[in-house]
Amino acid sequence: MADLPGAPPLPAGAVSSAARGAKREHILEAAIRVFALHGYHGARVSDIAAEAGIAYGLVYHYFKNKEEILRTIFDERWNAFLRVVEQVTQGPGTAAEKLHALAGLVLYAYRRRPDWVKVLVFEIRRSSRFSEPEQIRAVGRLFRSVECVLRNGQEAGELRDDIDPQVACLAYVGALETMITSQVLGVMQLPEEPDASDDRTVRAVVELFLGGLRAGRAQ
Amino acid sequence: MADLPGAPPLPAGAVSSAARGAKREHILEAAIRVFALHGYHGARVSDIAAEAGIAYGLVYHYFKNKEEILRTIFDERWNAFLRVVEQVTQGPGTAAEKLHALAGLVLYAYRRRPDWVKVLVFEIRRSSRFSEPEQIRAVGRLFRSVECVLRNGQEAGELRDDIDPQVACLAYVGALETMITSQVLGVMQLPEEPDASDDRTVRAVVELFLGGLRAGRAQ
Amino acid sequence: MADLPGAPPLPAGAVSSAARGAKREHILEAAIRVFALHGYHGARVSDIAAEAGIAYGLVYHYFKNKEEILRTIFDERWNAFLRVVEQVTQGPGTAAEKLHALAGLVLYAYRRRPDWVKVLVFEIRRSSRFSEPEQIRAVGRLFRSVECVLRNGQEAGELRDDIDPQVACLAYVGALETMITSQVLGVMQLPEEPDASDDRTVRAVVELFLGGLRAGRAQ
Amino acid sequence: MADLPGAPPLPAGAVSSAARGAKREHILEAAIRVFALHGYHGARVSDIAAEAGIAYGLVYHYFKNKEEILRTIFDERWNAFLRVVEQVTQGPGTAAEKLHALAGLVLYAYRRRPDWVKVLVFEIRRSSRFSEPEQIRAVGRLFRSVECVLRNGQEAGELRDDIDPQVACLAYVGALETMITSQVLGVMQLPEEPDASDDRTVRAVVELFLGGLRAGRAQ
DNA sequence: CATGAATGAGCGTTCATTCAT
DNA sequence: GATGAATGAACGCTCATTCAT
Repeated sequence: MADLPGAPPLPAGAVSSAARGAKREHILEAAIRVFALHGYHGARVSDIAAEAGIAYGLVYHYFKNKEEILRTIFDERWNAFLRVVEQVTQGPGTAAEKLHALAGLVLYAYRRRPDWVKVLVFEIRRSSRFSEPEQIRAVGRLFRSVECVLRNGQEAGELRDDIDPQVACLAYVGALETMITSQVLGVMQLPEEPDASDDRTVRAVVELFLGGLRAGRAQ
Repeated sequence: MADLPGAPPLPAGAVSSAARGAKREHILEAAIRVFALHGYHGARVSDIAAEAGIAYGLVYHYFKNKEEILRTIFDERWNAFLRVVEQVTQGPGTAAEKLHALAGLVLYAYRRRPDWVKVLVFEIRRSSRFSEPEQIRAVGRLFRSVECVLRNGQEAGELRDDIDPQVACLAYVGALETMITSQVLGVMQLPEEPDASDDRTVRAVVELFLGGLRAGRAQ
Repeated sequence: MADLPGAPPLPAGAVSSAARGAKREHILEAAIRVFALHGYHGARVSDIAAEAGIAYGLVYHYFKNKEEILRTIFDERWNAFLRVVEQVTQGPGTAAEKLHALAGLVLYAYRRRPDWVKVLVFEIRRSSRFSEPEQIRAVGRLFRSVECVLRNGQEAGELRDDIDPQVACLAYVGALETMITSQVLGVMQLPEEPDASDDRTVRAVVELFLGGLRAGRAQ
Repeated sequence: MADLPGAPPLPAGAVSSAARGAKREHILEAAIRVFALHGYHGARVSDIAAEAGIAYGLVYHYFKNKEEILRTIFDERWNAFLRVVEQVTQGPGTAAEKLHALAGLVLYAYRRRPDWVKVLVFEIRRSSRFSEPEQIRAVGRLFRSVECVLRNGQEAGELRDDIDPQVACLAYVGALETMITSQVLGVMQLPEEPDASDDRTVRAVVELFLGGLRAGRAQ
């Protein structure tokens, strides 16, 4: 996710020994592709190794076991994603602008890196291992970020304050996640958007959440 | 799901030979509990049998294999759920009332049968077999139902018609699903509601979607 | 094999209680068909019951277990066959006539009751349980019968006496068995014979064994 | 079967990577012993592994499954046997000499490698998979070889031409197979022969088939 | 670093057999 | 007698993980 817009460079030291780090990264990317294709349980360590073009024993030089691969993907990718999110939510701008940016971030990420998103959303958030407190907390950080945007918007008088920001942030994140999910599964086809900056879906979601569905208003 | 509000009775013949049907149902309920606890992959057939209090060989008298158990749960429970949903969406009432009823249905179902909901939301949608067209279509039916409510509301002039009903229905369903998910995972604690008829969360979600978040409106 | 030519009636008492005996026989015949089709190991008790049109639990009222079914088939059918064989070998006639009759018996039996022959030749003689002394002895009786024919022919000056009758009887029985086997497997197609009394194959085999292959003789 | 008389060396490359090939061969030989002892169905994969002195999981590194082990034994051993057979049948010599050599080959093979012969004759020809066309054809090759010897003998005027060579070849092969079978099962005890080159049984069989049993001839 | 042979716990599934009705 | 639900031992196979080279 380093190449997502606005992603800060990884902190020095996260990658020690250029070569080792490169190979490790190579395995992770192979694992993401395989997890996205077959799911965590359906992916064999040998599949990952084959996808990475290495002997499967070598995987164990870089990762303790299969689960650590998944956890590493989550840690690195999710945290990178969170950093971008927090850059947006803690930056300048109105709540509306931030909600817009968030929606763009999420939908754009899926367009750019569908495998990453599939793994983060399907394999990790829905995996049984996800119940681990550390991962719960990591996801909580996303909700907290969005909640914070909403709460600040309320305090600034920009957003109405009679709606529980917790409920609203869950709704917003859930809405975005389902946009992605429906694309992944092909349940519903949203219009293809060649360019995220001109993303009608993003604008529709934001306007939906800001303006509401009720008719008879200044739109 | 026969006991969810408004669930129509199962058609006669759905259960052949009362005793056999009862035992089959017994195994399904045990499977739901085990799947909810350990996940589909983490559940052993012997766990299901133990939970049902029978020899595990007997499971194979009632189901071809482990996967058929999951598929049966999906078929029966999801379709029962859909029937209730469609009763609501195709019945009388304004779009607002129907959205309210839908939210109540979803959140109430989780409160009443958390295991069922966990399995339907987590285990089936996650399972690799979920990609099968039949199951995709079954989920699509839910979206179609909600979309229909929105479209009718727009045509009746009740809802604004400048928001794509497809996007809105994805958002609505996703919002509700995430309410549940966050409860399941404990990511965020919504207030405990002792009684679904007085469900502040339901009202918050509906008002969020109808009225929007933007301030400075007649609320 | 009661209906093979010359088969003596079963001794009274072999079938007790007409009804019970009939059902038992019915199961045996079903078992023969199933064993012939799928082999002993590939045949399930439930297959046999289904073929017989009864509940599979009932099989155990008539037979101790699956193996006893096979053993019973062997005992009854093989002994019936042996009785016919011994009728021939111990009856009047030259050795040549008896060899001819034996060949006809074997090849005709396969034409009439291929399933019986398949089971006797493939499933029993080749089953690992066949090593049991009792069954070895039963098969030995066949060899002994043929050996006796040959030995008597030698003593009568009808057959040359410089060939070990043991070797010759093995060769003769083996030749006949392979005729059958090649038919069953379709390895080699012998000409279809509509009528056993005019069986060129039988005559060829007999002439082969009596006259030998060497050329330059009065034929 | 490489060590049977006249067996040609395996083509280079048949064994890739000396070590891997050796271990594979080691498993095959263990499997032959176990199959010969318990039969294919009675042999557990773990028995084979134990006999080979390896972990049973390793069996699956070398063979797809249990059946592939049997098929491999058949493919390799039977084809090696056929090569020797065809060397004899297509080489120089009279038909009588070739029939003699064939009998020696078969009976000697059993003396040398009883387990191989047991598996080839009992486990493979008996197995349900044996019906597969490929295996039928492989067995057909043996018959064809013998048939060819007989036909050539007839054309050369060495053998009488009024006996169908197909019938005669079935009889000859069947006779030899039954010699073996009776030895395996102990139905009949042929005299122990310390040395195949002086094999009275071989000479008896050949003289039986060439000279016939009828008395009163120049012998 | 790199390889892939080796290990063995674990699980799904089959099916002969028993037994309550 | 007749049924088929119930039992559970047995076994094939997978695959994460280790380790010698």
